[in-house]
Amino acid sequence: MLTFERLKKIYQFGKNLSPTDLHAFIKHTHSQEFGQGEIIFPEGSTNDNVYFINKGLIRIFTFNENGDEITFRIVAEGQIFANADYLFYNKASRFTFEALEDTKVHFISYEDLQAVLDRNIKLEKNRKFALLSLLKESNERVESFVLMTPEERYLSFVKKFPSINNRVKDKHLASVLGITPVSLSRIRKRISQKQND
Amino acid sequence: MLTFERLKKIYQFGKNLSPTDLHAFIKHTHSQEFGQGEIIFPEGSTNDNVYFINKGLIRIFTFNENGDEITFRIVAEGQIFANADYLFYNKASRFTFEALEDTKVHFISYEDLQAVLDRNIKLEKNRKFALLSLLKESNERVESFVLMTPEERYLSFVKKFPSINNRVKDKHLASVLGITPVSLSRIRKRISQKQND
DNA sequence: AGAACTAATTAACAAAAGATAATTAATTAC
DNA sequence: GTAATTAATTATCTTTTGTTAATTAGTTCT
Repeated sequence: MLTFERLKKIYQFGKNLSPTDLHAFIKHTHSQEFGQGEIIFPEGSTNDNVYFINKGLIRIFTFNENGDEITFRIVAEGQIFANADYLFYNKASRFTFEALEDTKVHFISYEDLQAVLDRNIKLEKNRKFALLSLLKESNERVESFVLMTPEERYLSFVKKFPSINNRVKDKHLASVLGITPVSLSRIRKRISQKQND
Repeated sequence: MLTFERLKKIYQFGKNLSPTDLHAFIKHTHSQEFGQGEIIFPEGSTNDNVYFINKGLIRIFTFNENGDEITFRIVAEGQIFANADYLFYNKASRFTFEALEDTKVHFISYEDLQAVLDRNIKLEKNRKFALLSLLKESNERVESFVLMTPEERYLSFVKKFPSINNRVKDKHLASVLGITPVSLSRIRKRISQKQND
């Protein structure tokens, strides 16, 4: 139960919730641990869970037409992820979800989530915090593509997520930034040259 | 009142709502019309309304460090927009909101929206449709940046919004796609050359 | 209709990015 | 600890984009 402390803080879950309300939710959730490199669910999956990362790091990736891996998103502790292809469009996942570190998640099936929230108005009212958190993150990413150069986007990403360089391979980070690993390497070089002026 | 028919369809507002519930919402909304070129609210604004476009088209733009206009988003009939800087972060808007066509909107202040939804559980439950719709749109845009080349992104945008070429200036479309107008012009040329093969 | 203004295209060049391969660094496996 | 593997950097070359300016096309205003 204690594992939801971070969730409460970040998504304001529990802000207006009594321990009873919170428990109504938590009792429908499950926990699971994945070792580094383990697949949480693969491309083609119709997994319908909504996951919350308690500890660890995952990446969501697919392959482009050349067969190269493209990492679409990296999700760390305190964040939510789900099979968007299935939950948004009722389609099989185009992406594979992989644990990059030993990762502990909490999850609830969308069906159960909906049922619990239908029964508890306080929980339903808290739903917006989770959705807004996802919307903010997504919107900030769109901004980084429209308003910034790749170099600025890289710097901004590192600033927002300082431990990224130790935790995520450059090639994965590169595709999250919409560039190639070679280009990321050159950007890093350019930045370090600027600092030596 | 009829003006909400589109909203009902698109956001499933009213799917589970009685006319009474719907009316509870609608009576707190206001309508407004903007002529082509009119500013809905400017950079620096703390406008806190949530807008629904009934008819017309708007663009959300700012200026980069060189003083060039950057159009961040184009919003057409059936879609929602709001002052994200203010509603998400309680900051003054970095963007100006301008009507690109004669535009009719419905809006409700966030305060009123929250109050109405607090009082009506059916409306609160419908909130997710609006938020999910925004999240889907934003997520699809991130995908278009991570998974596609600018050329593919352009083609995909036109496919999703076929009237765009008649309704939006290329220079505005270009920055929505994260490229310069010159580059968009070249992309169009390349595409038309391919078609002549 | 013509003038004035704005948008889109084209040209020319510089800068950055993609692709591929070679090299170096780092990690993993035995 | 060394070999094998994988990741990151560097090099080379091609393609694309950005920048600026000139030209052409299209709009708007009177």
